[in-house]
Amino acid sequence: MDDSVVSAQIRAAGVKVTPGRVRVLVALLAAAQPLSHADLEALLPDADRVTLYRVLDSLVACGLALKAVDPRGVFRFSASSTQREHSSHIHFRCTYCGGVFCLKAAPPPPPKLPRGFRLAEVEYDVRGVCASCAAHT
Amino acid sequence: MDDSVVSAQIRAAGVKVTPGRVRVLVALLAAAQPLSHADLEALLPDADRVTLYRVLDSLVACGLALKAVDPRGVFRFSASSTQREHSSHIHFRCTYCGGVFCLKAAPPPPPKLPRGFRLAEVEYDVRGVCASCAAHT
DNA sequence: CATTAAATGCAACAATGTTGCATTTGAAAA
DNA sequence: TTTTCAAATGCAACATTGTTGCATTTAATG
Repeated sequence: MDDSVVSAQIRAAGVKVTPGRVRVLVALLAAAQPLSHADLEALLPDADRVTLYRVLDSLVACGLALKAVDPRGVFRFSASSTQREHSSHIHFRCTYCGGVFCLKAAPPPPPKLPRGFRLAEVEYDVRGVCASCAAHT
Repeated sequence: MDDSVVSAQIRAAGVKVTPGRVRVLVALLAAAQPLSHADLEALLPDADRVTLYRVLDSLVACGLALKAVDPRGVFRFSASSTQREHSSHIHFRCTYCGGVFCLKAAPPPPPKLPRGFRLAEVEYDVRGVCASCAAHT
């Protein structure tokens, strides 16, 4: 995704266009899965830690990004426009290298819930060892 | 729940019966909602912080407690009935109260993996708002 | 260009969770 | 009952994740 397009999206969202916001949103748009603060720090080594938290919060506040907790209790961020692409995947997480792989198979249909329960999201995570890590051990 | 009953449950789970485990499990059984580490520290002021983490982990490891992440990214623990087997259930996690509910439905079969990938475990988590939290809001 | 509210960078702090290690203890064996 | 030892504990230190205060810089507007 082009920087100028991303800048326009940020401007359209009603907040200032800053280099930090552009770089973070570009990274989120390019990411295959939601990124943690630590992921983004690694991708953008020059960014200030606190500014990064604030940039992420501002993107969430203006609707350009989504914030969720992962099973480890860490916040992960995704660009709003890419969220839908990954809601219909199964993710395979390699417990050795930490990599996340999108499997082709469609996730199973959501189960029936007891009366009064409201469904928000379904997560189907498969864990194990990926092919390259399996080959190394 | 009586201490001696709780002690028996702990013994039956195959781990040592210690005062810490008994007190923590009694607290979890008496709690209306899943408790965070901070909640338990407040309930058991004499307990050592690190020991409390380890007691909770051991109860989870032997199946007596369930561990979930609340919307703030904090782990919450709840007592799980010793009769119930948790490996073949779908879990519903309430994003409001942090509660974990076991659904009756059987989990879906594991998907096909790319060549070389090794499957370790499958997690099928459904998130949303439980009936009592939905009623309150 | 001048103005100003918003954004940034830095330091310090707070909350949550983990690791290493010496000591104590539950419970099984003698 | 006493002995024994792996498991559990208590303590200190550390790690990770996220927040707050404040002085400085900057994006957008007139």
